[in-house]
Amino acid sequence: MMIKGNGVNIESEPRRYHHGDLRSALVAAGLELLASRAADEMSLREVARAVGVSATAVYRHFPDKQALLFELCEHGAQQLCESQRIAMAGKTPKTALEASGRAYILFALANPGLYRLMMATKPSIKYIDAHDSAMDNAMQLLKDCVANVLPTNATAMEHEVAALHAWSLVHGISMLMLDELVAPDGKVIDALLEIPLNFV
Amino acid sequence: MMIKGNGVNIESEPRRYHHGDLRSALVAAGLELLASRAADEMSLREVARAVGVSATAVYRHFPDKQALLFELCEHGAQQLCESQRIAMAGKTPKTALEASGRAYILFALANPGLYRLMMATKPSIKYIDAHDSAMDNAMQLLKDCVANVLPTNATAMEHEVAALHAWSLVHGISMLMLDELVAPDGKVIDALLEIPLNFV
DNA sequence: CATTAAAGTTTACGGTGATAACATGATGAT
DNA sequence: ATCATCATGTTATCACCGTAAACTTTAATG
Repeated sequence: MMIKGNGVNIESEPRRYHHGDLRSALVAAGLELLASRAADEMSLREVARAVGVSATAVYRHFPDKQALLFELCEHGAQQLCESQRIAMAGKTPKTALEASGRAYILFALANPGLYRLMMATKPSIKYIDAHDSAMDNAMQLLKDCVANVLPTNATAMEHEVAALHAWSLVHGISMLMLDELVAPDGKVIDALLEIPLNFV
Repeated sequence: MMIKGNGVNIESEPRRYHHGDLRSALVAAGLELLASRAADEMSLREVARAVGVSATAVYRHFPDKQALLFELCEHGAQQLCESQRIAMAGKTPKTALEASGRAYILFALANPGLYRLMMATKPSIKYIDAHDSAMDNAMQLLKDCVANVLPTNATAMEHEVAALHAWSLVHGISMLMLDELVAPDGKVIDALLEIPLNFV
């Protein structure tokens, strides 16, 4: 690649007709906007503006708004998955469950718009080709995590209920705190995270 | 009131300039629409159309859309409260807690749009004059319910955590089922409702 | 009755998601 | 090298939304 003119290589050409990688730029801008807005308060035009492109350019890469949002969901699911995996690394089954629960809640609190989009939005967004999506990975991770603390002779129903208990608890408290119905408080979160373990 | 003309008293005058009780008609129409749409998919114009009135007539009774939605929230909170109270009537503390939890979840599943509006919507809607609102009643009901099954020497922190556990559980499972991340299943709900009791 | 205020109406504005028709320029065959 | 093609941009437009302003109708009051 040539260094132009004054040697500064900041890629400051005022505008190029073709963006280069608009698709991922839109996704990045979308994720950024989701940090401050809810998904339904974020307009496509706003995303396009953030990237410096016309409003309808988005439609060259996504059939509609939901398609872009779905893409953001997948990114979120991957992030969530990774956070949990990191938190669990090298822990015993019990402490791993607690750690992944904490990571789950902290992810939700740190990414309000994204988490709400992933979890608390009409299913139209979620179940377009939802198999092989990263969402399923996150759920499988939870189930495995829970399975590891159950006795080996536990029934399938017991597995199901235990997993659902854990998920309901972390999802419930996350949503209550995101919606400001409950004040975020680390101590309370810790106390809640111990409950599934006591019960098992 | 006079019976007119043919004796049919159906109030079928084609149109009157003044509606008579537009405010409550709007609330009723809003509640009805919430049965099939989410709150942000329900437009003010749609509500006005349902009542047969011009779009801007709404603004004679509510300063903006959120104000109408807030009114709907209050109706929902009252209904929820009443459902729980009925379910608890004449039960022992333990069975009362379980019954009110079941009533809570069933209310959520039966009123998706309304429940989501009440609980899973940005706080702007909820905390306008939220004291003396019916929402607080519902929460207090839960806390009392939980307090009744705790040992008398339980600390304030234990009360808080136990109440939050119960709320997180029923809210979490309600939302997961509303968002179709978990299939509604009475057996599973029953199993989950026993957990707070086992723990206590 | 005449006046006034409450409760409706029409009109209008800026913002939105989406479609259609047009413009540009990167790519590959000649 | 030139040129056609076509993906990737653009502008123009539509219907709908929330909301504000100005006008109209009707009920209520002195």
